[in-house]
Amino acid sequence: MTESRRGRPRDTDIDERVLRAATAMLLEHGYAGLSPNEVAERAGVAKTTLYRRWPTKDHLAIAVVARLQEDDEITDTGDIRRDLTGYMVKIAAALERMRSAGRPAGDHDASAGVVAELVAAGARHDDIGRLGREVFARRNALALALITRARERGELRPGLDPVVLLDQLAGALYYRVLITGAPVDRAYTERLVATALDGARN
Amino acid sequence: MTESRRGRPRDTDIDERVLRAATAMLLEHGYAGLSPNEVAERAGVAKTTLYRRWPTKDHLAIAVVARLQEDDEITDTGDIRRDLTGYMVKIAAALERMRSAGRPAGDHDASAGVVAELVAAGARHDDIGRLGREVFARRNALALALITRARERGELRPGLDPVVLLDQLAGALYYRVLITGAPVDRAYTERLVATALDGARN
Amino acid sequence: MTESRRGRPRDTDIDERVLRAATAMLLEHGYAGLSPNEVAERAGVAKTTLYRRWPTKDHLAIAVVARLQEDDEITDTGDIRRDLTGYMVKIAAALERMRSAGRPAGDHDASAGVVAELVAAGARHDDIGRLGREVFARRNALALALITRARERGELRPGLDPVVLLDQLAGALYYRVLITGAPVDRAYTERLVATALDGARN
Amino acid sequence: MTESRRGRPRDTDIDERVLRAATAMLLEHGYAGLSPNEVAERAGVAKTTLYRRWPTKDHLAIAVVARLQEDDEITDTGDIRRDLTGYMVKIAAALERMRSAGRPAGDHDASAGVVAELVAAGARHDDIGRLGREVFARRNALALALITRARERGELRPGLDPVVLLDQLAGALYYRVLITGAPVDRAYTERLVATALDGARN
DNA sequence: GATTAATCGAGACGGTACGTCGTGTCTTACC
DNA sequence: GGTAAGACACGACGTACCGTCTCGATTAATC
Repeated sequence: MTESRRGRPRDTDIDERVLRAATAMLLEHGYAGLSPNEVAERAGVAKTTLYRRWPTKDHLAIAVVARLQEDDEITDTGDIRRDLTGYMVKIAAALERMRSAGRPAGDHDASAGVVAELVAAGARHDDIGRLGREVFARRNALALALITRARERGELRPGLDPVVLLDQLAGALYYRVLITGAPVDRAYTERLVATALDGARN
Repeated sequence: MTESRRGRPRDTDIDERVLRAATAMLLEHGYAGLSPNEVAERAGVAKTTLYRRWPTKDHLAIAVVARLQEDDEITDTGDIRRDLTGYMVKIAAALERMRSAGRPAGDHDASAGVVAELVAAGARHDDIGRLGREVFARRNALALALITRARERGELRPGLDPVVLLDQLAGALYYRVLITGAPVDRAYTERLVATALDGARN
Repeated sequence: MTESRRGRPRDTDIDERVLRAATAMLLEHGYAGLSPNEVAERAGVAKTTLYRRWPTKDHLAIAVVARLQEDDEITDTGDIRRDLTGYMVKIAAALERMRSAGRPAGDHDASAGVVAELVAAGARHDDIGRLGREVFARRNALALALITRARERGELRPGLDPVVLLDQLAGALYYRVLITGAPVDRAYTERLVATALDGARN
Repeated sequence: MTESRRGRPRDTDIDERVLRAATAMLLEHGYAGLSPNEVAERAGVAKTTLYRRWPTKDHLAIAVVARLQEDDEITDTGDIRRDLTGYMVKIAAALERMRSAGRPAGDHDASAGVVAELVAAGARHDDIGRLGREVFARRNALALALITRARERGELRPGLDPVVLLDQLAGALYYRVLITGAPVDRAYTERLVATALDGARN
């Protein structure tokens, strides 16, 4: 099955070095400050090598953030409010991390460059868009299952559409970060979940 | 009060011509297809003149969409659900308009490039970010007032936070367009408002 | 004869102010540093006014240097060597003055920008070229007459072509300043005249 | 000795194509008509590539004329007058070639734009100035050696300064082309050399 | 062990959009 | 009609950035 490769095998260490350098640049200097040229130089790698793995700056950027979010998980304690709050807090934290990228410390009350650029990247390249949507779909599937289970055990009203609920919750966070620039701290997140669940309860 | 200007006054017709050309290019060919150079040429205007008013391609793009949304208004019929639905439909329509920008007809089930690029522009330039947030703040202020009035006349429960409600509604739309790529048609919009108001009723 | 002008007469003080400012800029920052825009501002004059008198930056520059050389005169003492030396020294001095324009002090061993730019200006605009050649022709006419008189009174050999002699002398100075960058100090000038006259004597 | 280069080597053919295109434009349309942009296009080369080799339009122009003069050589027949005349004729021819650049045919009795612009370029950029002076120094070294040899074998008087003689000859040509606009045809050149040697003979 | 195929390093090359710079003209109001 | 102020036109220039291509040198698998 695994086609036997010929020729020199890829140096697996390179991925690590490149992504580390790219992550640093992206978080420190924002999307515009992420230069494949410079990433290659800092990682001690040829541009050819870099582009063989990530055919585009956009792809590289996506790879960076994908790796950053790998560890996000969803827990199911049986208390829907608590579980959703936990999930939202993780999302909010991730957003906050990128919101301040490329900005002087403390200047994160503005809006979020990197996230927007990544979304734009998804629009520029079909594969990135697909990949991004898949990532979110996979992550959200867990949350949707969570909601569905809560509904089935009677915590939520029967007619509730889990997708709409999730849109409301996650959407509010993204909306604040991307559009209005309002904070998405823990207090807000809890109030948000509480409000949404008020009408969702059975 | 009206400071008497000296020197040749700005030709107000130029704004019109430039923005018209820019709007066409932005909606037809997307953000990458918006070229200040070509806009100037099509508008019959010197590049210098264009850059005097919009110092950056980003500024020009923002001016375009700002003008596109000028006419969006909010009506207050006394029926909060109807009014909010109307508002959301308008937002959804605007998003849909930009989502398909620069894409072959029918290919709008992908995600939204222009919107994301504009958000990114807001992150690249402080003044654009401020301006964008002001526009949204002004527009949302009307919606917030609407919600507040509905709450005062007893349509909504007393403890409801209008901001959170609005975040949930508008956020869901942006979230679907920008992140998940799900449709934001009328049916969804109505379901969204209904769901959100379920828990908000008195 | 003098056509009776109508309207507001030109402010003669303006010529003075503008040329003074232009001279300063030209000598301090070289030809590229002479900006009509800035000259107008420094002279407290509108650009319109400036361009009404000097239709081009080139014309303005020429006017500046023409004024600088107004006082160059030729003396006829009866000693052809002495007179020619005097003339050449004046030319050399003028060249040295412009050679150092726009350069840090002491850095005049390079070549001469302003002179070259003025020559180029003469090539760009026919009128400037004509005017320049006339100025040189007028000045040289005096020198040629000087040589002719010396030849007639037997100081120089009969077959000598005054034009060729003058070309050799003035040419050598310009050649050094413009092309080779060699110095044109008094010692060189004297040696030059002596050498040229060696073969010109009767 | 030959340092082993790494990376993709420069395409030597590009210099050829670019310089050929630039030469054509410079000689046909003068200095203002030499557009790096268009040169790149005509040579089928990216602007980046062009600017990597000639960082400025001035540098490109200098490279063009430097190549034009590469083939100028000096012959030593033992007859100093003949040799110097030959050299001067070559210089005059080169000057005449550039004098008519960018002007309608027959309109070359004006003055010389390109030469002046090149001199100006030498003043704008130190490296160009140095390079230009080196080129002239190298070429003149041969002529100076010629003169020295003639002096040593008794054709010229012992006290003659070769540099001064060369200044007189070459200077006269440049002076006429750049300043007075007088012709530098063969007849004049011969008369010039004859006159200068009159006083230089032993 | 020789060959082969793919990777890596280095840097030139292509393409193109962007914004700047500089001159000179034009349009106001004012004198 | 001259003057002040500043917008406007025109166009060249150079830069920045991304991504491709071309070398030579390496490395591992295969014959």
